[in-house]
Amino acid sequence: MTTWTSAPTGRMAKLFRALSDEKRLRIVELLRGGERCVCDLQEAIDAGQSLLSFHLKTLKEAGIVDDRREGRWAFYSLNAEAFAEVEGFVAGVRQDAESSGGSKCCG
Amino acid sequence: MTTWTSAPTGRMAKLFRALSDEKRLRIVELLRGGERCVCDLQEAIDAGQSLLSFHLKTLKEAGIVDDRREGRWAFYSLNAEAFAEVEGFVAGVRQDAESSGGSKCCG
DNA sequence: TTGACTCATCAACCCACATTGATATATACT
DNA sequence: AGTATATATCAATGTGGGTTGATGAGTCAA
Repeated sequence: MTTWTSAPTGRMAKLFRALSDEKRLRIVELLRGGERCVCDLQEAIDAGQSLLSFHLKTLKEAGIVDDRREGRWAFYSLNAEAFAEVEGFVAGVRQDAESSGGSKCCG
Repeated sequence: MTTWTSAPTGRMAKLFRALSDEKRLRIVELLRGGERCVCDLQEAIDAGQSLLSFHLKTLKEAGIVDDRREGRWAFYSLNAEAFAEVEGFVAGVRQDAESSGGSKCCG
C-alpha cells in the first residue's frame, strides 16, 4: 500500500463520471491534438449542436477541459492537471493491486 | 501527440463508468489493502447487502475486480490489469495535453 | 439595422441505473 | 432434516442524465 492519503473519492468520482461517456471520450481524443473550436468538433462527432454543447459543459464543469471565447467562436482544450490527478490516483491503485497479497479477512 | 492508436473508447468509457460511483470507489480503496470478503466490505461501506452486491457485480463486469468463492464467503480483489489500461490511456492524454500548442482550427 | 452565424440554454422526453426490500441459492452447523 | 449464515438475484421505485428541438444571446458582415 503506497502512501496515498485517501484521495477525495468525491472528486475522483466526478472526474470518472465526466469521462464515462463515449461521446465525451471522443471529444477528449479530438482535443489531444490541441485546442479546437466547437464548430470543428461538431463535424467530427455524431451529435447535434445542442448535445455537443451539453457534453462540453459537462467536461468543463469537471475541470477536464478549459474554454476560451474569441469572437463568435468558442475554443476548448484539455486541462492537463485534471488528467494528472486521475493518473496519480489510478497509478497508485495499480501499484497496490500488483503488490497485494492474499486475503485480509475472514481468516 | 504520442502514438496512441485510438484506444477503444467504448472499453474506456465502460471502465470509467464503473469507477464513476463514490461507493464503488470506496470499495476500490478498501481493496487496495488486498483481497477482502463481502462481509468485511459491508461493515466499512454505507450500503445494504443487496446494494453492495450490485456494486461488486458492476465492478466485476467491467473487469475492475476479480472474485473467488471459498465456502460461503466471496472474496474480491483488484484487477491490476484494468488499472494499467486506464493508467496508460490517461497518461497518454496527459502527455498530449501538456504539450499541446495553440488552436488547430478556425484560423 | 438587418440578417447570418456560433454557441449556450431551456423544456420536454426517455432510459439507464442507484437504491430498497423481499426472495432465492448455497454452504455450514446441530 | 432443519436452521443460520453469506451472498446473489429479482421486482419495484425514483432520479440523474443523455438526447432532441426550439429559443436566446452574442458577434460579425452588408
